[in-house]
Amino acid sequence: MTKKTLNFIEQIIEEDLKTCLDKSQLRFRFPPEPNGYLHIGHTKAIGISFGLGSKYGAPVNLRFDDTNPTKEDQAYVDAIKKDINWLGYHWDRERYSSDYFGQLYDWALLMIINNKAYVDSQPSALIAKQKGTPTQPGEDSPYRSRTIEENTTLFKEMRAGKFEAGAHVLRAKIDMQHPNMLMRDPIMYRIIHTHHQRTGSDWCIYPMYDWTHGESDYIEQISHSLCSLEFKSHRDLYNWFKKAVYPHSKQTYPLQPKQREFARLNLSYTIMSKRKLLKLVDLGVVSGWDDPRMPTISGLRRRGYTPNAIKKFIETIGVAKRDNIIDVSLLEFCVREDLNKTANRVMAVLDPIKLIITNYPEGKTAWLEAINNPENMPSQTRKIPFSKTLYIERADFKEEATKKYFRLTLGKEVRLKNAYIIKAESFERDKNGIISEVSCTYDPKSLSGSGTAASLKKVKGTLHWVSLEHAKEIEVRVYDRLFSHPAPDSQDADFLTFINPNSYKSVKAYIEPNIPSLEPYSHYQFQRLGYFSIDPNSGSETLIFNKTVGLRDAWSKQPPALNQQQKPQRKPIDLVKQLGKKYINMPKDKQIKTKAEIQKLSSRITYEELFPLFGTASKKVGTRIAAIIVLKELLKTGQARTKEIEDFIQKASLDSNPTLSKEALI
RNA sequence: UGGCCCAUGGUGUAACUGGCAACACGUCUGGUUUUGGUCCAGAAGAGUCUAGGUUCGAGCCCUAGUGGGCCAACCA
Repeated sequence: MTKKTLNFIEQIIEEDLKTCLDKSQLRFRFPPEPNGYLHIGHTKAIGISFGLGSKYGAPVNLRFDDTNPTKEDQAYVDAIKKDINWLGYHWDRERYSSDYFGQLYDWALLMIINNKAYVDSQPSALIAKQKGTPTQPGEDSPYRSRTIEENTTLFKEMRAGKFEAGAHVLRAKIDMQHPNMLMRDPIMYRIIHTHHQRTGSDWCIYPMYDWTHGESDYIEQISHSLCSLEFKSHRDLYNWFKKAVYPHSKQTYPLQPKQREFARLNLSYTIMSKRKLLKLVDLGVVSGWDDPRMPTISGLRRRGYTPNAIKKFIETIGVAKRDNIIDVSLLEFCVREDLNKTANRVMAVLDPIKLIITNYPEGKTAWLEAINNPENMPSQTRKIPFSKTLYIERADFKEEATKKYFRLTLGKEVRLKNAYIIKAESFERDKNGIISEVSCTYDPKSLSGSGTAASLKKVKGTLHWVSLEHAKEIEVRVYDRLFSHPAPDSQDADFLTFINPNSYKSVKAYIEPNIPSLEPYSHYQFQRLGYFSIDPNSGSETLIFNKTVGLRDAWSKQPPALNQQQKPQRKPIDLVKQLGKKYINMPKDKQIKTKAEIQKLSSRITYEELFPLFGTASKKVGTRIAAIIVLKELLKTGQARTKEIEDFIQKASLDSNPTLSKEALI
């Protein structure tokens, strides 16, 4: 096993293991709210908790945080379970926050008795107003001083269904002046008269997230409760509730869970917010939650992504507390890496033109051998039919072209993959002037693998093809990124304005007739084109393929990666520092050039900018040399003050570094 | 009365209790190749947000600043 450094969460766990925790006490949890589909962002959280579970041999619970019946649905529960299973993770216990409604209620009663909670009967707008703002303290509710008896009675009546929604809430009694707004008497229960998918009509008061989540962790004896950064400020509350309940239940639940937070995943060119994703579905921008352009697990699955690729991706991006936007190219790299090893190669033509081999016998069909996957058991082969008339890719023929074009041009030779070397002789255009067919001749002795001298001949290009008569017609769905903006999620502007209008295209294509598997989700590499997988909605009549991702392509460049093209303009002063650093180690002749460069930059630098670079401030020799050079220039233009300069130069000339002192003296 | 979190190549993450800033993606060369793929070899690209301090030595510790993020649902 290679030595890998621990991320900050693993470090915390190791520390706990050393000081206060036995390995057998380790337990994690993944707590989705069943109000939508899982997306690639959740995969990070899943990967962290389940990854930790397998690393330490600790159980991981799947807990549905179902405390808001107005937004949740059993269908989401099912979809979430399906997705986690598909990813290949196994949870220990399947739990629901609603399993704990009874316990939570008892504890809440206890809180009231201990004068740590009270019933507030104000409308929500008033309560919100009294909360103050981040910069202004809140004020106490007039109901804050209700007696314990009154609170107990009221809360019991709330639970019994005596009140309309909104009439009362139960609040924790903490501190309305607290700098952390979450601590300003947070609401613990509200009244909701809605059928709950699991508890039915047993309850009409429902606990809020903060009250529920920590105590659910506590009941399940989760050792480390991992969530994303935006819950950081909830940690105070999490701990407050835990402390309030602990004295009453430490016999049953000895271990106090620990909440820690990590930065959530953001992907360039995609949105992650469930709300926005739902909007795409509702507006019909996409065909559904499992549209192959969606960043949902189900979308990715349908697109042809594999669990291994997604896991590898999650492993690669790491875990930290810094806001991040990960380039989609990394995700794409991970699928290619996986599929390259696992997907069978096959030939398909997406934009066909006819290729007629004039010297090939009419009506003859030859069955040629082709390797299924050169990366994995290359001995496995299949037969593909070859005949006089083929389809090749439109982009693979040009009447004439530059020498950087390796494909078919008039009079030039290329190889047909797994078949013969051909030479283009002529072509025809249709009435619109578009090339409709190409005629060529073939060298009968050049068959792939035949071992003849002609077959070993090197040609620059190799084309994929299908036999027109034998090929099967298929539908291929080609996808591009859904958004044209690198960070559509972070924009205040309506994210819908960044939708890429060309993110989906369906084409009629042709594929070799006997492909190894017709099962939905079968993965293929269409040679020279990319990876494709069979859509689950394929009928037996017409096969539908989804393009997962293209091959890495040095010929027709992809759009540049995030920010690569817009390298920010370096500030002249920083540039000078950098040049200075290089300057010391340069050969003399180069120094002259660099010095000139620095001198030139000095016109864009002010004395004030430069000032911090000398004196004792900068201990870096290169920086100081650069500073001297600029200084001398500024002296010429009268921008610098002489006294300080003399000071500095004198100091510099005394420096033990010869290059520096010399520069100062010149 | 504001509180808390974060800052290292284009991107993401490392750098053990301070000791030559590394790895992956991306980019660029070259080689192999019957996929302009894969594979192999190599290169460019950061002196660690800024300024001080401590130290023989700071990305790491301290102070101040700057920049970014989170927090004012009876959502989670």
